[in-house]
Amino acid sequence: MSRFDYPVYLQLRDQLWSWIEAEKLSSQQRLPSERELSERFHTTRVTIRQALSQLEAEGLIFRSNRRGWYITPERLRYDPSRDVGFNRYVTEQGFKPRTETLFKQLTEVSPWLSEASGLEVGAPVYHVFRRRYVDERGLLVEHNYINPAHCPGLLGESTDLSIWQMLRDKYDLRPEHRDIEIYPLALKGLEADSLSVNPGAAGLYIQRLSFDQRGEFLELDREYWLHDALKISVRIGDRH
Amino acid sequence: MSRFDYPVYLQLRDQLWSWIEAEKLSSQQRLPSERELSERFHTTRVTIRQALSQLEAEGLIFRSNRRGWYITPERLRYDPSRDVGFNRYVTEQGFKPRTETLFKQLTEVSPWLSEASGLEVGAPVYHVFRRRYVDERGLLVEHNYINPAHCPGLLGESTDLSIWQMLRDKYDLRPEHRDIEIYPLALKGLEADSLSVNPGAAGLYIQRLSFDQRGEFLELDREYWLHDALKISVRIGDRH
DNA sequence: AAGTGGTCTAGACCACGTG
DNA sequence: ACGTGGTCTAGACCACTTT
Repeated sequence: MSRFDYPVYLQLRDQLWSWIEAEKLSSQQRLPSERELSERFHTTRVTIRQALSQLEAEGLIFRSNRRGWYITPERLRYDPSRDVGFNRYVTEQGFKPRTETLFKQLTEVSPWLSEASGLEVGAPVYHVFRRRYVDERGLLVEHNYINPAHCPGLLGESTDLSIWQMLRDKYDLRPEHRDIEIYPLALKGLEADSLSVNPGAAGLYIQRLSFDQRGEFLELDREYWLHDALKISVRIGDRH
Repeated sequence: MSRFDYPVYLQLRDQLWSWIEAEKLSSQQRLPSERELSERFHTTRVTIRQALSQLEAEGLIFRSNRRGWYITPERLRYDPSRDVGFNRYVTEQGFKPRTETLFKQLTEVSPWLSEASGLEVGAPVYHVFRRRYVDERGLLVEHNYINPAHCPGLLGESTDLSIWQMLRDKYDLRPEHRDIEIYPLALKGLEADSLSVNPGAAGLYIQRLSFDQRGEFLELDREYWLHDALKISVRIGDRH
């Protein structure tokens, strides 16, 4: 219960944050270099980094690649149960969205995708890999696996906007029910690289498995978010 | 794209995990000491700790206090939209649940609680603080704030089981709709201490704000989970 | 009492991003 | 080319847990 030893790195955390507030550093602004900070606070780089990591874990600052430390913007509110597209709800909250398609291809159903979707292994499936930005900070990457049976020619369309909207407007496809999975994980490999974070950076995984009006597999969505980027907000019940 | 430098700590991560699999270490088993590992793998404690932290971030191992590193058990599946109590769904998945009430008291509605619940600041409210275990590992702590208007004498009851079940069976109260919030955060202070983790340990925050059949505030639930402890799983739609 | 993990120092070299 | 963050070494002391 007692906290006799309040370690240096936690004291530094407090000093750092006070300093940041005093300086009125705002969203996406860069902190001084680690060497400069370690001098200013009379300690080692290792210890300053521990303090910075603490603030990072709390979601107050973030780092980008080898570029430095920055102030974390406000979390984006997100309701994975709604059909509203990314661009729309980001705009609604007063931010600027952007989507980048990193690749899209027609590929074959893998064993794990088969198990989730019910499609046969080796059957054709669209695979789209995209990165989404809010105010020019990349917040998530997402893999979309789409059943081509119901939306031939999808890859010919632009995928820089809402795939949902396209499925609804062009193909009259709407999800009837969905299985959603959410859990924290460490970002690694392709996902970590694409988001310019170190392997091991904390992330949040959101998977949405959607079936259409006839109960057939429509789409599987696998999203990898930065841990400090979003706040999931859902209302349950209240269906009139 | 290229990965010319595959850092030592990531190589160690791989070696460590291979070693763990070869040794067939199972859930909740302890790893050798850091000094022993750093000798075995011909490196420093600092670097071994970096490798261990990587595995921790990935949810493969966890640490407890100053006691050592352990193999992480399988994630618990959890559906925050259902009314099923903790004890029941833990048992359903073949684990052993336990709940410990750390304190319970009648207190006054604070400003932030007032904003969430609609109760007036200073009005009476029950506050229960509990810790929940699965297979004797503490996975979460939870604050319950309950409207005493509808369930007088609640604090006299045992709170080591499901509060939901009690509200339903003894007071005929069931949630009509709920606002749920979920986001990753760092565990700190009381929550970190109660779960025997360091300040800054990755966690998942789940908040459930429930209103009863008449639309009145019933209960606010604030849960702090270990990041590696759960997998949220929800089905949306499909209501027949 | 012994051993553990938690913290901290004072250096160093490297790969990478930015000018 | 320079400065940055990322990584790594070889120590040390302390608080705490366990024996």
